[in-house]
Parts: sequence; structure tokens; C-alpha cells
Amino acid sequence: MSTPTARIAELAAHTGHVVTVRGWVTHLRSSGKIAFIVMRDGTGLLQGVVVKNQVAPEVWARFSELTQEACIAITGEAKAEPRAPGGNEIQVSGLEVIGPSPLDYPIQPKEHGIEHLLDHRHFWLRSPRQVAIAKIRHEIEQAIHDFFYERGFLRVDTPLLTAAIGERSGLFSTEYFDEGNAYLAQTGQLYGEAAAAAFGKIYTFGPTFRAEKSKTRRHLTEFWMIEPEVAFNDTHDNMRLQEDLVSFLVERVLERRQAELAELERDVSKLKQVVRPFVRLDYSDAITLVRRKGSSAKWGDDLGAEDEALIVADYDRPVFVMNYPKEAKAFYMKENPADPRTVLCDDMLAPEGYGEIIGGSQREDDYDKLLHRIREEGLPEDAYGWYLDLRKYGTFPHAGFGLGLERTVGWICGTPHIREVIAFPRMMHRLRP
RNA sequence: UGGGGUGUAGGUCAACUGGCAGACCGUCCGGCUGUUAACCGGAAAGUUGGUGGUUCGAGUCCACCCGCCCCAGCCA
Repeated sequence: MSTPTARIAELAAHTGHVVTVRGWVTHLRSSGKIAFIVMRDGTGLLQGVVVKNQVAPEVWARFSELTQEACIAITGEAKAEPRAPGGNEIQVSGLEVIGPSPLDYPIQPKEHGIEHLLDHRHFWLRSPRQVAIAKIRHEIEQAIHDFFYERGFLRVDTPLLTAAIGERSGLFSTEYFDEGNAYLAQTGQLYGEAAAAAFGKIYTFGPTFRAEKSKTRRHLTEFWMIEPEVAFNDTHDNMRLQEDLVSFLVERVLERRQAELAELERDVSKLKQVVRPFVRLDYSDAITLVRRKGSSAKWGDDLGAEDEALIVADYDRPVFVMNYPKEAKAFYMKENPADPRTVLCDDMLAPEGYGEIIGGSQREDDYDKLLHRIREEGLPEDAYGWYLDLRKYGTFPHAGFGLGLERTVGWICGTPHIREVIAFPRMMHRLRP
């Protein structure tokens, strides 16, 4: 039992030698005297060939006990074999069952409905498509860290349990000792702004929660957000950072995850068109554009999903819509000096109908204007005391944005719904597994 | 919350105008020495989401309830 072990992706280095590979059975075929085991270990697919008159009788007998998803170890000589799924084959001499699997495994190599798949998400994760998505998500996460690390950003982890602070949309609440209610964070931005005054350039990377009864392909109740905040950046610097980041992420996946994109049958020609500079469209021009295309949107309205689709349809790369009316946006955005009806902000709309993947703005750094906005919105002034203090003690121009991780991964992968791009999605009607 | 769908075997779906509940995949049994979602022969498998109603007769029509999906709003 001193045979070396190998993962399937490493088998090329063992060609002609005896190795042991451990993994899970995906498929079984038998022709009476020759049998095939197809297995996976997360790095690839491997075919084991068992020939009745070349193996010990107990090995042959053990084959007939195998079932889909049984965890096994097979031992034998490795070789490249073009006829084998995955291109790897082992001539089996030893076969051990590590963990048997009953016959009622709920996921077959066939089509299933989404409800069945999500009910069995803990198994669905094992399928090749889901593995490919997870690897692309991982690549994007790593690329985000690399991008900011190389640019001298500090990562700051902000609290998930907060007092009521943030945006206006739905909050999940829970009892918190003698402090009354705590709320799950909807954003780390306000804390990020405090950290930017301490470290200059920071980003957050963590989960956020929205108790919205949203049931669309673009929404989750728990999703991951990346929120950079940069001292001395204005709204134009902010947009340049956004397009630098997004184009970096797309290039990185194109470069390192070709196999996974192929598994997903992603049209990579669309991704290759994502090059800087992205399109910049003033809000007022966006309104003119969608009205020309038949939308009934008026100046002052927020843009709906339909309007976003009309805008994006004209371009092959992401589009910034800039400088929305004050009323349509959050209280912390800086008034636009060139048009005080509007604020210095931008939404980045992804191509191909994936919607808003980034919302960003220059922040209001004037104490009196910010206080005025807080009162205008009817927000609890005392809860924002520390946030206002940032404008009182050494206020500074700064800007930042929030990148929705699942929307970004969903767009790059081309998935129909973002629930596939997170391991265990949380939605209005889905809390388990 | 509003609009539109949908619910039939373990899974994916069919069943005309209301007239014997079906196919494929999977599973089980048997066969097969290079299979690729193998193939060939046989078998098991159903309270048609629930409750009530119309009818000689309801998977099908009606009412209510439940679950889910899609779209919108909210946003990332």
C-alpha cells in the first residue's frame, strides 16, 4: 500500500506508473467481462477500466457493488487515452470503496427543474457546470484581491451587525442584548469612508443583506459586495478605477479560465469586446435616448430595468450612466456643482442585459449639506453622528463604489440566473440547504 | 406587493372536445470484452399539490387554499 496518490489533473506526470486516485463515481458501464468506471475528484474526469480476467475476483465483484456517487479509490497504471472521458485512463488493478452511496441519489446526468436542483444544492455543486462556475468565481475573487493589493489598497473588514444605518431598503433584524435591535449590514460603505481617512485607499469584501422581496434573476437576499473607497478621488477618478477593475477581471478570466468558459459554452467574443474606455452617458442624455426609443421615462425618474436594456442595447461594452437627479439617489452622494439638481454618481450597466453591476459616487464632504440631506430624507440624525463627524474633523474629498460580485460573476459566466453563482443562495423562498 | 405561468411515476414531460394514467431517463433482474448520457430483453414504480363543487364520469371544468417559476418594483 505504498502506491503514490494523485489528483486527476496531475495524472500526466504519472503516465506508465501505478497510482491511486480517489474520487466519486459519476458513471458506470459494464459489458459482462469489461467494465468502465468514470469518476471525478474536482480537478477532472478519469476513466477506470476493469477487465474481468485480468483482476482478482474480489475486485471484479466489488465493481458490481459500485453506484453513482460512491466514493472510491482506484489503483492501476495511468495512461493517456483519447477514448476516455477527460482523456485520462487507469487500468484498474485495485478498487476500494471508501464511502458507499445508496441507489436513490437525486441528481442524474439528465435535465432537472430548478426547484429540484436547489433543493439538492449540496449535491448539485458536484456537477461539472457548477464546478466550472465556482472556479470562475474563485478566479474573480482572487483577481479582485490582486488588483487592489497591487495598487496599494488596504482591505478593511466592516461589521455585519450594525445599528440602523445605511440605505433605506429592507433590513433583517435580530435582538441584540440590551442594545435593542441589530441589523444585518446592507453595505460597508459608511465604515469604508471612515477607514479611507485612516488608510487612504481601502476596499471591503464581504456579504451584505437585503430584506427585499425581490424575485428576479438579478437578486439575492444575501450577496457579496466589494466596496473600494479612495481619499482624494473625484467622480472621474472613481469611474476610471471602476473600468480598470472590471476590464482586469474579464481579461483575467479569459486568460486563466478558458476551460471553464468552454464548459459553460460562454460566447467569449462578447467578453473580448470589454475594453476601456467604457461608454459614458450623462443621465439627461440617457433619458433622451430611452425616450427616443419609446420609453415613457421622464427627467427625474430612476431608470427601470427596461430603460437599462434600451441603453445597453446600443453598445458592446459596459455603460456608465452618470449624474442622476438627487431624489433618485442616496443621501450621501455629493451635489454636482455644475447642476445642483443632480449628484456626482454613476451606475455601471453590464452588457447582454445583466443590469447594474456597480453603483458608485463621490461622497458629500460638506458637513452642512450632508446634514441637510439627512434631515431631508427624514433619517435618524443621532444614528449618523459619527458619520457626520468625518466631515467635521478633517473632511476630505473621496469617492467609492460597490461592485456586486454575483452579478459580475453571472455576467462573465453567462448564467441565466445569479443563484447559480453562489454556493448556497439565499432568496426570499430559499433558506436551505 | 402587482401581472403572467405552472404543479401528473425518483427525474423530465405527454394525455385531443370531460371518457381505461402514458413515454423517455433512472432503478431492479438477465445478456454482452472498448463503452462515451453504451446497447439488447424483461420488471417494478402513481392519493395527477390540497379541499370542496359541477357531472353518469374530472388529470382535464369551477371556487378556495398551498408550493414553485418568470416579469416588474427595490437595488448590487
